[in-house]
Amino acid sequence: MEKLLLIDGSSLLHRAFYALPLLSNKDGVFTNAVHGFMMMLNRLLAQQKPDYLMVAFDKSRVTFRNQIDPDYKGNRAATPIELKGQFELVKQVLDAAHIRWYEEDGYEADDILGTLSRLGEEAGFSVEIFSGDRDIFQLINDHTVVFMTRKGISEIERYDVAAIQQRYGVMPRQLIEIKGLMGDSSDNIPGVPGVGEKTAIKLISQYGTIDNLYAHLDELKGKLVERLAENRESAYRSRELATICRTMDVPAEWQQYRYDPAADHSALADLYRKLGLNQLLRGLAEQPQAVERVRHPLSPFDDETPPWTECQEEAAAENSAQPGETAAVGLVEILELCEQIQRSGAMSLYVQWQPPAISGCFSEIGLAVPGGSGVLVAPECIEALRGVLEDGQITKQVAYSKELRLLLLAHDINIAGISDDVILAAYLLDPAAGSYQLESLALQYGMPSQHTAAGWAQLLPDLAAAQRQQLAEQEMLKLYQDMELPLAAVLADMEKQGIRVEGDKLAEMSQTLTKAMEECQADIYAIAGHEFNINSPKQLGAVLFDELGIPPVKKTKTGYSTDAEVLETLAGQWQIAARILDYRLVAKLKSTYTDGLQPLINPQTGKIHTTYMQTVTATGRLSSVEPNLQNIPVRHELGRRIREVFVADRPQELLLSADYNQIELRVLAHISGDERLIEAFRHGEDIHRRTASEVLGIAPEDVTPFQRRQAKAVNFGIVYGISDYGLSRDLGISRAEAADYISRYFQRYPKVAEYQRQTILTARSNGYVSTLCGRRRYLPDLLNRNYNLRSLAERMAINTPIQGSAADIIKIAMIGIANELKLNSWQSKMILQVHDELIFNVVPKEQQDLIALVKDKMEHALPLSVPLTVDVKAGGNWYDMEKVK
DNA sequence: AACTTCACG
DNA sequence: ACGTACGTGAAGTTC
Repeated sequence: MEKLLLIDGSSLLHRAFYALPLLSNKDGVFTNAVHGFMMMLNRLLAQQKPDYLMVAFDKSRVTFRNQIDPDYKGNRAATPIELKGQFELVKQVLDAAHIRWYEEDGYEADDILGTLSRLGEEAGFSVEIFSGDRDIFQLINDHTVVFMTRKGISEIERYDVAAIQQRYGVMPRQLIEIKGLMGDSSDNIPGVPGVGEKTAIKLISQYGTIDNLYAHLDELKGKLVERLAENRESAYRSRELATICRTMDVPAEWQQYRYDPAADHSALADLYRKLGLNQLLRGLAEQPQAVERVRHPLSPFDDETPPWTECQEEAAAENSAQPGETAAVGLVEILELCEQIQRSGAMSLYVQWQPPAISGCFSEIGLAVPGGSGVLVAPECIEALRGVLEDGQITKQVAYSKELRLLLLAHDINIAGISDDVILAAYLLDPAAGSYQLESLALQYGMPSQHTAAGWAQLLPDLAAAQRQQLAEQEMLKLYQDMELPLAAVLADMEKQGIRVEGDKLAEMSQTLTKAMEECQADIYAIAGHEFNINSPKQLGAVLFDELGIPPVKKTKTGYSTDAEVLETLAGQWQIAARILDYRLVAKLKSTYTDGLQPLINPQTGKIHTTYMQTVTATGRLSSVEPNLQNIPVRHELGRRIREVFVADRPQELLLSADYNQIELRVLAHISGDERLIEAFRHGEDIHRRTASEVLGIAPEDVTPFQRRQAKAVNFGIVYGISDYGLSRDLGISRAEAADYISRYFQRYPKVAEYQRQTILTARSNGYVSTLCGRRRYLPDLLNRNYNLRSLAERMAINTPIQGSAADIIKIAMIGIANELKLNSWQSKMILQVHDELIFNVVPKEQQDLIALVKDKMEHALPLSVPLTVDVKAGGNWYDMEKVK
């Protein structure tokens, strides 16, 4: 098949201009953008070897879109003069290189590409588009792919239908529907106010189009409906603005666009020489050019990993360009397959879904019987699999088990018997890796990458076996089978349960905060003498330190620091600093919480369903996203009020919170074995008071609140891998005083000092540290010659066993509690985890039993040399909680 | 995408 | 002579 390569000259020249330093040749002509553009183009040409080639440019600022909306791209800054000239230059270069380019009044480069790609598809070409602008993604289909610059211009990523689906959860052509809803501030496309990317994607993946969304508006609830209804016209107009025109009158004279790598380049060489583009000139001499690889957005490869061979690359491109090529099997085959699964007692499955998993939307499900080849089952046949999926005797090897469970729960299928989750296994084997994807795992274990759900399903047993081998060697099998795997199911159930949130109250709070914010704003502007963007640290720094002449306290990489610490030191003397602190507090609460949480209330359930991330932290903790329910304000009263909107599911019911008391210090006492620390906890003492008393050599009852506060900071510091500098900064004392405090601490708690020393030594020789349950974290930087990196690794070595063991403990407790709640069909539910705290929704009649259960499971999760104690509070909402029993 | 700031344990 | 507390996620600005 012949290949047509279309280039968005305007967007790529812009990209190149901003990515490269502004350099001019000896004549003072700016050439950086031309240089970058041609380097990128040459790289892609060498790689893709197109048969036809064409570069499109924007002609004028005014296009047909300005007739639809005069404001379209109205906020675009003027093109810098240094770049303007390079547009002419690059066209000359293209002419000299015998590369055709095209522009037309009233249209953007996108429209030319849209039209030519359509014509190319109709002519039977394989079309490739190279651009730096994501708007072009809407043109992707089975015949057309997009290459996009990444990280400035140093890398090129390939996007096909599958990549778009994976990234956005919709078909490429639906991206215009999404843009219609969310708008685009950089192009001045309004969209629907209050609808961001997340909401837009959710709505479009559910309803397909804006038309269909409006036809089903009655199915949605809350503020969203109002916003959509009020801005219907804007949504349609925005979609029109975002839609690339594919029906221009562009000549499809393919032979004129033919690309000939062997063409005469003497004119081009002359021009390069004249412009001083020596690198490009040298490139012309070196024929043929080296083939470089393209980075697939889903590919695990980074710069250090070996490149794909051309053969693999092409195979991947071939397959992913035609998703769904593997035909789904029919019902008869599924039933046969189920029989085979029953006989063998095992299966593997891989599902491709659209987030959030809780909504139950998936596009493909791949199945395999051990040793057999994978098959594709269509989503509508899922019911036929219920029997085998719910049969706990049939072991299942999967990836992303939490999401799989949620997905199936949405179809009322309760999956059981998951024996392996290759993602969880990969996390345990290297929790600091950052991300875990099947592609990278396959590569890591020397297995072929797959392009279909069926292919992955078939590969999973081999992958799981290899990982099990390693987990066994590293003594982490128990952690895997008895902790992370069961926990995934527990988390799925918690996410599905969700927590009820009063949206109206949240909206009310937003209004109050808006008023408070405006008051602060007015004061700040009055003092400053003019308006400016308080949210911009840069503008704020200019006002405070340049205009008002306030002495700067500290600097950041990019300018003056304006963080809370700085503002607090200034607040005594400068009223504006105090008011900015007020403003910051209120603005934070509004943007992140009262405004930010509202769109995350699920209209169907009226609850917020967070997503727990089980494979993110390097220590073994969980994290929580969309929203993060692990950082709801609590330390300051005003913020704490946000918790009022988190309520029990039904009237009469209560929220119950159970939190570990000083779990990290208790873990430290246990693993260090320090007798004095252990004794303190065994006697149930106030640990910070005790520390102050020990270090200062005074009686516990004589410790002042100030001394206790200092001791508390020291205790925290110990857990983090203290430094005198850090402590001095935190306490506002001199470094010498801090050093003295620390040395006294270590004299009174010698085994703690010994633990820190020994941990670093052992870690240095092992290469890793471990938690109480054997969870590992590799710390190669312990041997780094860079002092900073080495010191950081040493602090991680000290902190990780403590933080990680505490994480192990609460995970054990969660599994124990969840098992009991499920086994005896309790009506009360576990709904949240906040590192050392569990939140439950409790029905009144179960309250006493639940408290007993929770305390027991949490306090006895792991036997330590010190007691673990748990405090329990309960109330109608997350703010009004009182201690119970 | 990087940076700054700030919310939590 | 280094230059510094551990672990996260989200919002906003700037380039």
